[in-house]
Amino acid sequence: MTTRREQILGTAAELFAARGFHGVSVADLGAACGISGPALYKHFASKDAVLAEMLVSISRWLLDGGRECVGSADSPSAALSALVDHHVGFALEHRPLIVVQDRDWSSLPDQAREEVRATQRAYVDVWADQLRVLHPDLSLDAARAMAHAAFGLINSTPHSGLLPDAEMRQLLASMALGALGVRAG
Amino acid sequence: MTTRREQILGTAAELFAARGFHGVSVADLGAACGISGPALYKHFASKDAVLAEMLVSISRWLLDGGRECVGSADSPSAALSALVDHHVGFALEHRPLIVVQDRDWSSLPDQAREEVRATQRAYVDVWADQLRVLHPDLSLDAARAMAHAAFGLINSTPHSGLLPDAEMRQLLASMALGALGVRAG
DNA sequence: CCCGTGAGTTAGCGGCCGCTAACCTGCCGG
DNA sequence: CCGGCAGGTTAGCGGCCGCTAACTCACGGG
Repeated sequence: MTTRREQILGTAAELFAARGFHGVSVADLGAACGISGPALYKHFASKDAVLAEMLVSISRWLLDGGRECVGSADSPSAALSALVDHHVGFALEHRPLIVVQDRDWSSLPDQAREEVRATQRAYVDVWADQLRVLHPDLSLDAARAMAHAAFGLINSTPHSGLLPDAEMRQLLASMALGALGVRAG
Repeated sequence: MTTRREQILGTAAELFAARGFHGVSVADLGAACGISGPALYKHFASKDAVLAEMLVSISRWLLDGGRECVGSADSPSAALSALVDHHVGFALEHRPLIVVQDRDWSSLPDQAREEVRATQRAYVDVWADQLRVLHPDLSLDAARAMAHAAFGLINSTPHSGLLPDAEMRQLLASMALGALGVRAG
Protein backbone atom coordinates (compact mmCIF):
# COMPACT_ATOMS: atom_id res chain seq x y z
CA MET A 1 0.00 0.00 0.00
CA THR A 2 1.15 3.53 -0.72
CA THR A 3 0.91 6.16 1.95
CA ARG A 4 -0.75 9.49 1.39
CA ARG A 5 2.65 11.20 1.35
CA GLU A 6 3.76 8.99 -1.52
CA GLN A 7 0.48 9.55 -3.33
CA ILE A 8 0.97 13.30 -3.03
CA LEU A 9 4.55 13.08 -4.30
CA GLY A 10 3.54 10.99 -7.29
CA THR A 11 0.56 13.16 -8.18
CA ALA A 12 2.61 16.32 -7.74
CA ALA A 13 5.26 14.98 -10.11
CA GLU A 14 2.67 14.49 -12.84
CA LEU A 15 1.00 17.86 -12.33
CA PHE A 16 4.27 19.77 -12.06
CA ALA A 17 5.52 18.04 -15.20
CA ALA A 18 2.38 18.97 -17.11
CA ARG A 19 1.90 22.56 -16.00
CA GLY A 20 5.03 23.62 -14.15
CA PHE A 21 5.48 24.19 -10.43
CA HIS A 22 4.07 27.70 -10.53
CA GLY A 23 1.19 26.51 -12.70
CA VAL A 24 -0.18 24.11 -10.08
CA SER A 25 -1.92 25.41 -6.97
CA VAL A 26 -2.11 23.51 -3.70
CA ALA A 27 -5.85 23.30 -4.26
CA ASP A 28 -5.24 21.62 -7.65
CA LEU A 29 -2.80 19.20 -6.10
CA GLY A 30 -5.09 18.37 -3.21
CA ALA A 31 -8.05 17.84 -5.52
CA ALA A 32 -6.02 15.48 -7.71
CA CYS A 33 -5.31 13.42 -4.58
CA GLY A 34 -8.95 13.31 -3.53
CA ILE A 35 -8.51 15.70 -0.62
CA SER A 36 -8.81 19.43 -0.50
CA GLY A 37 -6.11 22.05 -0.59
CA PRO A 38 -5.01 22.78 2.97
CA ALA A 39 -5.00 19.07 3.91
CA LEU A 40 -1.59 18.94 2.22
CA TYR A 41 -0.15 20.77 5.19
CA LYS A 42 -0.79 17.72 7.35
CA HIS A 43 1.91 15.94 5.33
CA PHE A 44 4.28 18.64 4.09
CA ALA A 45 5.43 21.89 5.62
CA SER A 46 4.87 23.83 2.42
CA LYS A 47 4.35 23.53 -1.31
CA ASP A 48 8.09 24.11 -1.75
CA ALA A 49 8.80 21.16 0.53
CA VAL A 50 6.93 18.82 -1.81
CA LEU A 51 9.13 19.89 -4.71
CA ALA A 52 12.25 19.69 -2.55
CA GLU A 53 11.61 16.16 -1.33
CA MET A 54 10.89 15.05 -4.89
CA LEU A 55 14.04 16.49 -6.43
CA VAL A 56 16.40 15.64 -3.59
CA SER A 57 15.36 12.00 -3.64
CA ILE A 58 15.66 11.52 -7.38
CA SER A 59 19.03 13.22 -7.60
CA ARG A 60 20.31 10.98 -4.80
CA TRP A 61 18.81 7.91 -6.44
CA LEU A 62 20.54 8.70 -9.74
CA LEU A 63 23.89 9.30 -8.06
CA ASP A 64 23.77 6.15 -5.94
CA GLY A 65 22.78 4.01 -8.92
CA GLY A 66 25.49 5.62 -11.03
CA ARG A 67 28.19 4.83 -8.49
CA GLU A 68 26.97 1.26 -8.31
CA CYS A 69 27.20 0.93 -12.10
CA VAL A 70 30.82 2.04 -12.08
CA GLY A 71 31.75 -0.11 -9.09
CA SER A 72 30.62 -3.32 -10.68
CA ALA A 73 32.07 -2.74 -14.14
CA ASP A 74 35.53 -3.87 -15.19
CA SER A 75 36.21 -1.47 -18.06
CA PRO A 76 35.31 2.13 -18.80
CA SER A 77 33.17 1.18 -21.78
CA ALA A 78 31.30 -1.37 -19.68
CA ALA A 79 30.83 1.26 -17.00
CA LEU A 80 29.46 3.78 -19.51
CA SER A 81 27.19 1.19 -21.00
CA ALA A 82 25.83 0.41 -17.54
CA LEU A 83 25.42 4.11 -16.79
CA VAL A 84 23.47 4.58 -19.99
CA ASP A 85 21.18 1.65 -19.21
CA HIS A 86 20.65 2.92 -15.69
CA HIS A 87 19.77 6.42 -16.80
CA VAL A 88 17.56 5.25 -19.67
CA GLY A 89 15.68 2.94 -17.32
CA PHE A 90 15.13 5.76 -14.88
CA ALA A 91 13.96 8.17 -17.56
CA LEU A 92 11.47 5.67 -18.96
CA GLU A 93 10.07 4.68 -15.58
CA HIS A 94 9.84 8.18 -14.14
CA ARG A 95 9.15 10.51 -17.04
CA PRO A 96 7.41 13.17 -14.98
CA LEU A 97 10.30 13.40 -12.55
CA ILE A 98 12.74 13.92 -15.39
CA VAL A 99 10.68 16.81 -16.69
CA VAL A 100 10.33 18.43 -13.29
CA GLN A 101 14.00 18.01 -12.46
CA ASP A 102 15.27 20.09 -15.31
CA ARG A 103 12.39 22.51 -15.51
CA ASP A 104 11.59 23.46 -11.94
CA TRP A 105 14.80 23.08 -9.97
CA SER A 106 15.09 26.87 -9.97
CA SER A 107 11.90 27.09 -7.89
CA LEU A 108 13.50 25.21 -5.01
CA PRO A 109 14.21 26.98 -1.72
CA ASP A 110 17.88 27.88 -1.41
CA GLN A 111 19.08 25.02 0.77
CA ALA A 112 17.42 22.27 -1.21
CA ARG A 113 18.55 23.84 -4.47
CA GLU A 114 22.16 23.74 -3.39
CA GLU A 115 21.85 20.14 -2.25
CA VAL A 116 20.30 19.07 -5.56
CA ARG A 117 22.91 20.93 -7.57
CA ALA A 118 25.75 19.37 -5.59
CA THR A 119 24.33 15.89 -6.07
CA GLN A 120 23.83 16.50 -9.78
CA ARG A 121 27.39 17.75 -10.15
CA ALA A 122 28.67 14.62 -8.44
CA TYR A 123 26.58 12.50 -10.82
CA VAL A 124 27.92 14.36 -13.84
CA ASP A 125 31.45 13.70 -12.62
CA VAL A 126 30.77 9.98 -12.28
CA TRP A 127 30.11 9.99 -16.02
CA ALA A 128 32.90 12.43 -16.81
CA ASP A 129 35.51 10.32 -15.01
CA GLN A 130 34.67 7.25 -17.06
CA LEU A 131 34.66 9.29 -20.27
CA ARG A 132 38.15 10.56 -19.52
CA VAL A 133 39.46 7.06 -18.99
CA LEU A 134 37.99 6.00 -22.30
CA HIS A 135 39.06 9.17 -24.15
CA PRO A 136 42.27 10.29 -22.39
CA ASP A 137 42.69 13.51 -24.38
CA LEU A 138 39.40 14.93 -23.09
CA SER A 139 39.50 17.89 -20.69
CA LEU A 140 37.38 17.64 -17.55
CA ASP A 141 35.00 20.35 -18.73
CA ALA A 142 34.63 18.75 -22.14
CA ALA A 143 33.82 15.42 -20.49
CA ARG A 144 31.24 17.14 -18.31
CA ALA A 145 29.69 18.80 -21.34
CA MET A 146 29.48 15.39 -23.01
CA ALA A 147 27.71 13.98 -19.97
CA HIS A 148 25.22 16.86 -20.02
CA ALA A 149 24.58 16.26 -23.69
CA ALA A 150 23.99 12.56 -23.09
CA PHE A 151 21.49 13.43 -20.35
CA GLY A 152 19.72 15.75 -22.75
CA LEU A 153 19.50 13.00 -25.31
CA ILE A 154 18.16 10.43 -22.86
CA ASN A 155 15.87 12.88 -21.09
CA SER A 156 14.15 13.69 -24.37
CA THR A 157 12.04 10.59 -23.76
CA PRO A 158 9.06 12.37 -22.24
CA HIS A 159 8.74 14.63 -25.29
CA SER A 160 8.22 11.77 -27.69
CA GLY A 161 6.09 8.90 -26.49
CA LEU A 162 6.18 7.49 -29.97
CA LEU A 163 7.63 4.04 -29.41
CA PRO A 164 6.89 1.21 -26.98
CA ASP A 165 9.22 1.27 -23.98
CA ALA A 166 11.35 -1.69 -25.03
CA GLU A 167 12.12 -0.21 -28.44
CA MET A 168 12.67 3.23 -26.99
CA ARG A 169 15.06 1.84 -24.42
CA GLN A 170 17.17 0.20 -27.11
CA LEU A 171 17.08 3.21 -29.41
CA LEU A 172 18.13 5.68 -26.74
CA ALA A 173 20.87 3.42 -25.42
CA SER A 174 22.45 2.91 -28.81
CA MET A 175 22.18 6.60 -29.69
CA ALA A 176 23.74 7.58 -26.38
CA LEU A 177 26.63 5.15 -26.83
CA GLY A 178 27.12 6.45 -30.36
CA ALA A 179 27.19 10.04 -29.10
CA LEU A 180 29.70 9.16 -26.39
CA GLY A 181 32.00 7.31 -28.75
CA VAL A 182 31.60 3.98 -26.98
CA ARG A 183 32.29 1.15 -29.39
CA ALA A 184 29.39 -1.28 -29.72
CA GLY A 185 29.79 -4.79 -28.32
CA MET B 1 18.36 50.19 -33.50
CA THR B 2 16.09 47.80 -31.71
CA THR B 3 12.49 48.73 -31.14
CA ARG B 4 10.84 48.50 -27.77
CA ARG B 5 8.88 45.44 -28.93
CA GLU B 6 12.11 43.65 -29.73
CA GLN B 7 13.63 44.71 -26.44
CA ILE B 8 10.64 43.30 -24.59
CA LEU B 9 10.82 40.02 -26.50
CA GLY B 10 14.52 39.62 -25.78
CA THR B 11 14.23 40.51 -22.13
CA ALA B 12 11.21 38.26 -21.71
CA ALA B 13 13.13 35.34 -23.22
CA GLU B 14 15.85 35.70 -20.63
CA LEU B 15 13.50 36.11 -17.69
CA PHE B 16 11.20 33.29 -18.76
CA ALA B 17 14.21 31.05 -19.24
CA ALA B 18 15.53 31.84 -15.79
CA ARG B 19 12.34 31.69 -13.75
CA GLY B 20 9.64 30.20 -15.94
CA PHE B 21 6.69 31.96 -17.57
CA HIS B 22 4.54 31.78 -14.44
CA GLY B 23 7.47 32.91 -12.33
CA VAL B 24 7.78 36.28 -14.08
CA SER B 25 5.22 39.01 -13.52
CA VAL B 26 4.46 41.75 -16.00
CA ALA B 27 5.83 44.19 -13.42
CA ASP B 28 9.14 42.24 -13.37
CA LEU B 29 9.27 42.22 -17.13
CA GLY B 30 8.48 45.91 -17.44
CA ALA B 31 11.07 46.83 -14.81
CA ALA B 32 13.74 44.80 -16.61
CA CYS B 33 12.98 46.87 -19.73
CA GLY B 34 13.20 50.18 -17.89
CA ILE B 35 9.47 50.85 -18.03
CA SER B 36 6.79 49.90 -15.57
CA GLY B 37 4.36 47.00 -15.69
CA PRO B 38 1.25 48.15 -17.53
CA ALA B 39 3.27 49.96 -20.23
CA LEU B 40 3.71 46.51 -21.80
CA TYR B 41 0.11 46.64 -22.92
CA LYS B 42 1.00 49.45 -25.34
CA HIS B 43 3.01 46.85 -27.28
CA PHE B 44 1.36 43.49 -26.62
CA ALA B 45 -2.24 42.53 -26.04
CA SER B 46 -1.41 40.33 -23.06
CA LYS B 47 1.40 38.55 -21.27
CA ASP B 48 0.42 35.38 -23.16
CA ALA B 49 0.88 37.23 -26.43
CA VAL B 50 4.53 37.93 -25.62
CA LEU B 51 5.16 34.23 -25.13
CA ALA B 52 3.18 33.35 -28.24
CA GLU B 53 5.06 35.72 -30.53
CA MET B 54 8.35 34.44 -29.16
CA LEU B 55 7.61 30.75 -29.65
CA VAL B 56 5.82 31.06 -32.98
CA SER B 57 8.69 32.98 -34.51
CA ILE B 58 11.44 30.64 -33.34
CA SER B 59 9.60 27.50 -34.41
CA ARG B 60 9.07 29.03 -37.86
CA TRP B 61 12.69 30.10 -38.02
CA LEU B 62 13.89 26.59 -37.20
CA LEU B 63 11.59 25.01 -39.77
CA ASP B 64 12.51 27.42 -42.57
CA GLY B 65 16.21 27.00 -41.89
CA GLY B 66 15.83 23.22 -41.76
CA ARG B 67 14.11 23.10 -45.14
CA GLU B 68 16.83 25.25 -46.60
CA CYS B 69 19.50 22.87 -45.28
CA VAL B 70 17.86 19.91 -46.97
CA GLY B 71 17.23 21.77 -50.21
CA SER B 72 20.86 22.66 -50.74
CA ALA B 73 22.37 19.29 -49.82
CA ASP B 74 23.09 16.54 -52.29
CA SER B 75 23.07 13.51 -49.99
CA PRO B 76 21.15 12.53 -46.87
CA SER B 77 24.27 12.55 -44.73
CA ALA B 78 25.19 16.01 -46.00
CA ALA B 79 21.64 17.15 -45.27
CA LEU B 80 21.77 15.79 -41.73
CA SER B 81 25.14 17.35 -41.16
CA ALA B 82 23.76 20.71 -42.29
CA LEU B 83 20.69 20.25 -40.09
CA VAL B 84 22.91 19.53 -37.10
CA ASP B 85 25.03 22.62 -37.74
CA HIS B 86 21.95 24.75 -38.19
CA HIS B 87 20.36 23.57 -34.97
CA VAL B 88 23.59 23.78 -32.98
CA GLY B 89 24.14 27.31 -34.19
CA PHE B 90 20.65 28.30 -33.20
CA ALA B 91 20.93 26.71 -29.77
CA LEU B 92 24.21 28.46 -29.04
CA GLU B 93 23.03 31.86 -30.25
CA HIS B 94 19.63 31.78 -28.61
CA ARG B 95 19.99 29.73 -25.42
CA PRO B 96 17.14 31.41 -23.57
CA LEU B 97 14.72 30.74 -26.40
CA ILE B 98 15.64 27.07 -26.41
CA VAL B 99 14.90 26.82 -22.71
CA VAL B 100 11.59 28.62 -23.00
CA GLN B 101 10.50 26.61 -26.02
CA ASP B 102 10.58 23.27 -24.32
CA ARG B 103 9.64 24.43 -20.85
CA ASP B 104 6.80 26.87 -21.34
CA TRP B 105 5.02 25.88 -24.54
CA SER B 106 2.25 24.43 -22.40
CA SER B 107 1.45 27.92 -21.09
CA LEU B 108 0.54 29.14 -24.58
CA PRO B 109 -3.05 30.04 -25.40
CA ASP B 110 -4.74 27.29 -27.40
CA GLN B 111 -4.41 28.69 -30.89
CA ALA B 112 -0.75 29.60 -30.62
CA ARG B 113 0.03 26.28 -28.95
CA GLU B 114 -1.46 24.37 -31.86
CA GLU B 115 0.45 26.48 -34.35
CA VAL B 116 3.75 25.93 -32.55
CA ARG B 117 3.15 22.21 -32.22
CA ALA B 118 2.31 21.87 -35.90
CA THR B 119 5.44 23.75 -36.90
CA GLN B 120 7.56 21.65 -34.57
CA ARG B 121 6.08 18.45 -35.97
CA ALA B 122 6.93 19.59 -39.48
CA TYR B 123 10.49 20.33 -38.36
CA VAL B 124 10.81 16.92 -36.75
CA ASP B 125 9.68 15.34 -39.99
CA VAL B 126 12.29 17.25 -41.99
CA TRP B 127 14.88 15.43 -39.88
CA ALA B 128 13.00 12.13 -39.87
CA ASP B 129 12.74 12.03 -43.66
CA GLN B 130 16.49 12.39 -44.07
CA LEU B 131 17.11 9.78 -41.40
CA ARG B 132 14.90 7.30 -43.24
CA VAL B 133 16.77 7.81 -46.48
CA LEU B 134 20.05 7.20 -44.67
CA HIS B 135 18.71 4.25 -42.63
CA PRO B 136 16.04 2.66 -44.82
CA ASP B 137 14.91 0.09 -42.24
CA LEU B 138 13.79 2.80 -39.80
CA SER B 139 10.08 3.23 -39.10
CA LEU B 140 8.70 6.76 -39.28
CA ASP B 141 8.07 6.88 -35.55
CA ALA B 142 11.53 5.57 -34.76
CA ALA B 143 13.04 8.23 -37.01
CA ARG B 144 10.98 10.88 -35.23
CA ALA B 145 12.12 9.61 -31.86
CA MET B 146 15.71 9.83 -33.08
CA ALA B 147 15.15 13.43 -34.14
CA HIS B 148 13.69 14.26 -30.72
CA ALA B 149 16.68 12.66 -29.04
CA ALA B 150 19.08 14.67 -31.19
CA PHE B 151 17.23 17.86 -30.24
CA GLY B 152 17.53 16.91 -26.59
CA LEU B 153 21.25 16.40 -26.99
CA ILE B 154 21.80 19.71 -28.77
CA ASN B 155 19.41 21.65 -26.56
CA SER B 156 21.37 20.60 -23.49
CA THR B 157 23.69 23.51 -24.28
CA PRO B 158 22.10 26.01 -21.90
CA HIS B 159 22.54 23.62 -18.97
CA SER B 160 26.29 23.45 -19.31
CA GLY B 161 28.05 26.67 -20.22
CA LEU B 162 31.35 24.92 -19.59
CA LEU B 163 33.12 25.35 -22.91
CA PRO B 164 33.74 28.29 -25.24
CA ASP B 165 31.21 28.43 -28.05
CA ALA B 166 33.52 27.21 -30.77
CA GLU B 167 34.50 24.08 -28.87
CA MET B 168 30.96 23.47 -27.75
CA ARG B 169 29.73 23.76 -31.33
CA GLN B 170 32.18 21.14 -32.51
CA LEU B 171 31.53 18.80 -29.58
CA LEU B 172 27.77 18.90 -29.96
CA ALA B 173 27.90 18.47 -33.71
CA SER B 174 30.12 15.40 -33.55
CA MET B 175 28.10 13.86 -30.72
CA ALA B 176 24.87 14.45 -32.62
CA LEU B 177 26.25 12.88 -35.77
CA GLY B 178 27.50 9.94 -33.73
CA ALA B 179 24.09 9.50 -32.15
CA LEU B 180 22.36 9.63 -35.52
CA GLY B 181 24.70 7.11 -37.12
CA VAL B 182 26.03 9.58 -39.69
CA ARG B 183 29.47 8.48 -40.81
CA ALA B 184 32.15 11.13 -40.24
CA GLY B 185 33.70 12.81 -43.28
C1' DC C 1 -15.43 5.10 28.72
C1' DC C 2 -13.02 8.59 27.32
C1' DC C 3 -9.31 11.02 25.81
C1' DG C 4 -5.54 12.10 22.54
C1' DT C 5 -4.00 12.10 18.16
C1' DG C 6 -3.91 11.93 13.14
C1' DA C 7 -6.28 13.33 9.14
C1' DG C 8 -9.59 15.76 7.23
C1' DT C 9 -12.94 20.00 6.65
C1' DT C 10 -14.33 25.21 5.74
C1' DA C 11 -13.52 30.17 6.42
C1' DG C 12 -10.73 33.62 5.68
C1' DC C 13 -6.41 36.69 5.62
C1' DG C 14 -2.80 39.06 3.28
C1' DG C 15 -0.54 39.54 -0.79
C1' DC C 16 0.59 39.25 -5.55
C1' DC C 17 -0.93 39.19 -10.34
C1' DG C 18 -2.96 40.34 -14.88
C1' DC C 19 -5.20 43.87 -16.67
C1' DT C 20 -8.02 48.31 -17.22
C1' DA C 21 -8.95 53.15 -16.50
C1' DA C 22 -7.73 57.61 -16.38
C1' DC C 23 -4.47 60.76 -16.96
C1' DC C 24 0.02 63.09 -18.63
C1' DT C 25 3.45 64.55 -22.01
C1' DG C 26 6.32 65.34 -26.03
C1' DC C 27 6.33 65.26 -30.90
C1' DC C 28 4.80 65.91 -35.56
C1' DG C 29 1.84 67.23 -39.64
C1' DG C 30 -1.46 70.65 -41.54
C1' DC D 1 -0.46 77.00 -33.21
C1' DC D 2 -2.60 73.30 -32.03
C1' DG D 3 -4.84 68.71 -32.25
C1' DG D 4 -3.99 63.90 -32.15
C1' DC D 5 -1.48 60.09 -31.32
C1' DA D 6 2.33 57.18 -29.39
C1' DG D 7 4.05 55.81 -25.34
C1' DG D 8 4.49 56.46 -20.93
C1' DT D 9 2.54 57.10 -15.71
C1' DT D 10 -0.22 55.73 -11.18
C1' DA D 11 -4.43 53.93 -8.95
C1' DG D 12 -7.06 50.32 -8.34
C1' DC D 13 -10.20 46.13 -9.27
C1' DG D 14 -11.16 41.32 -9.15
C1' DG D 15 -9.35 37.06 -8.55
C1' DC D 16 -6.27 33.48 -7.33
C1' DC D 17 -2.75 31.69 -4.24
C1' DG D 18 -0.15 29.98 -0.16
C1' DC D 19 -1.03 29.30 4.24
C1' DT D 20 -3.24 29.51 9.05
C1' DA D 21 -7.01 29.02 12.29
C1' DA D 22 -10.55 26.71 14.18
C1' DC D 23 -13.20 23.00 14.10
C1' DT D 24 -14.90 17.91 13.28
C1' DC D 25 -14.52 13.15 13.43
C1' DA D 26 -12.86 8.28 13.54
C1' DC D 27 -10.30 5.34 16.16
C1' DG D 28 -6.98 2.84 19.18
C1' DG D 29 -4.92 2.29 24.10
C1' DG D 30 -5.17 2.49 29.16
